[in-house]
Amino acid sequence: MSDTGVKVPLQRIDAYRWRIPQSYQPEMRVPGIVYADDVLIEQIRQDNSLQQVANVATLPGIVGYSLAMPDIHWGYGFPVGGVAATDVETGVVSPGGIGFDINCGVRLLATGLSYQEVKGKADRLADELFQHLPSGVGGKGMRSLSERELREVMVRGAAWAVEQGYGFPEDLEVTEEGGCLTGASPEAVSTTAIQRGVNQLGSLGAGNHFCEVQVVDYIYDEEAARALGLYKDQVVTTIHCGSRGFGHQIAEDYIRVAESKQKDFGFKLVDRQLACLPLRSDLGKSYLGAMACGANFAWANRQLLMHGVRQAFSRVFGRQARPAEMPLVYDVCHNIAKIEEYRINGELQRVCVHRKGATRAFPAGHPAVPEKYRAVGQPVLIPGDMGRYSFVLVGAPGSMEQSFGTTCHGAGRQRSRTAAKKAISSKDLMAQLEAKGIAVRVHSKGLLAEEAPLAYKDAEQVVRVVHNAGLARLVVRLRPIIVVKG
DNA sequence: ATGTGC
Repeated sequence: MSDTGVKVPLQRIDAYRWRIPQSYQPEMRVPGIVYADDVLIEQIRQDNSLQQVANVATLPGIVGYSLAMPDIHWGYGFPVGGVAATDVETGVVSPGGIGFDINCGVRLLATGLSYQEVKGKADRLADELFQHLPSGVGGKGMRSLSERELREVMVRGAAWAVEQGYGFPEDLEVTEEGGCLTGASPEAVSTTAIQRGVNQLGSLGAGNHFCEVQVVDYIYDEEAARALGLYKDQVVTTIHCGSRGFGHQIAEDYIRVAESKQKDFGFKLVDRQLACLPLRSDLGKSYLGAMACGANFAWANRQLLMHGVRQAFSRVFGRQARPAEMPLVYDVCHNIAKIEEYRINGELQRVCVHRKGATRAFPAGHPAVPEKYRAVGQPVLIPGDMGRYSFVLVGAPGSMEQSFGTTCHGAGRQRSRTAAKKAISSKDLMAQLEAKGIAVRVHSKGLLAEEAPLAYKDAEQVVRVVHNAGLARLVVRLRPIIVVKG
């Protein structure tokens, strides 16, 4: 990761908040706010992500602040872990502010099994999972689609998958947006994207995407854990995946067209990667329609993958793990833009919230929180790294007051892929994980080291910041026992 | 993240 040597000024607000003053760059329309403690802020200073927070603050129509969560790191235009809200009338949408993996997200599946029951069969379960979940770069998915079927997926998302027999209608009630963003327009999606998408539904991909079997290791909040159906020593499964090559192609197509139109729109941005489209322009509307197609593909994708997980558990545990007894706890997306309403300076304002590596965290009582969780808040799923911990939180009222209903999304990368590979070999990492009692199955062994725990910040430190800042509340900690990767 | 470069 490069360091320009330019020091972005930071003013401490309190133990968990830092301000980048608007005076730093004349083009900034709002200040920046960074959520971090003393240790994390030093790690964040190591790359260019603070400069990117300042750059995002120059976007036309940006409202309030350019925000950064404690897991931020350098990304395309926006930092990963960045949040920006733009006015729907005067503002823009920046495709790079959603990211290449449209609706990359996380779902958590409960089981009725305890660690004691799974322990002796972990290797067999790992084999079954690896077999049921197609993975790898460019890999084909569980289901090939005709173009007509892909169109249904683009418009209907996870509901299409449920109708096809992958999972249950109840799954949709605990999926963000019900597993379908409205306003999808397949005509705004290129034929190249469609060609890439038809073979990829129900596939894990590679990189930081994974399926992990985990144990509920520590309970921070008994009442909230009970409401989410989670208890100590329970075995659960996390799926982290997105829209594969399909969403990637949509992002690439619109980033390219946005870059070519900046002059026409009269924009002179400080970074060409921030290329953006007025929300009221035809191109802006086309991007949002295409982005919704990518998002819906990702929800259908995670729905198929979850079906594969339920099948794998059933194969190993029989009647002890019937699919209907493995309820979906929740599904969040952490790379997306949404039109939402917030009270800003006393007035209700409709804004386009860009969440790039950032998770929605609506508090108790919010109408978008499923009824069964309404009293505790929206579940927030935070995968850590494969060797340490992941976390479940619930949204807290502070998110509505401070961060456009948003919190962090993960541990956050601390070392580049190249630096990680230099620091440890895949073989040594595999041995380390096995020694910790974690069964690992990986499609491309060479890529494993890029995702080593040492490549990531400490997720526990990240979630402590958002907990203490009042954006979300800690509920449980999860410890990995099986890792399946692309 | 990614048919891992254009």
